[in-house]
Amino acid sequence: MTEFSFFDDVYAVVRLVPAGRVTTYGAIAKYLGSARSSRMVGWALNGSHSVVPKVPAHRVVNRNGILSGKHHFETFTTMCDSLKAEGVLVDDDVVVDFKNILWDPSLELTIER
DNA sequence: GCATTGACGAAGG
DNA sequence: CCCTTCGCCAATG
Repeated sequence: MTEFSFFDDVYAVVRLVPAGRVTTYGAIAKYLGSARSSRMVGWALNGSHSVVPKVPAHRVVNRNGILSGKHHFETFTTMCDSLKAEGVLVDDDVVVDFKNILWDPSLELTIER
């Protein structure tokens, strides 16, 4: 049986991120119930290479909107190129209007009162 | 088995 | 406002 854990939750949430939007490690962590486990999110994405379906990790940036994980992709431009391909403007490894395109699961998936 | 690191974030000084 | 420290959990050395 596939052992579901924090990592699997991260993958699931990231796959829910619509194209043209980005999310943050903290947002995912917070959505999972551990706002301070943002490091685990990054760690989980570190293993996303062997996960199927492929996880759009390029839509996950740090809370500054910086492509902090670009170094973990095939090339240093894979992340920004993927984002640009989805309509996300990236300038100097920083997402433009990051706050505007931020897709927070805790907000977008918030249980409507 | 303990110490350090890791694609982070918030809080404290 | 900038820098430092803690927290969080897992993996690696």
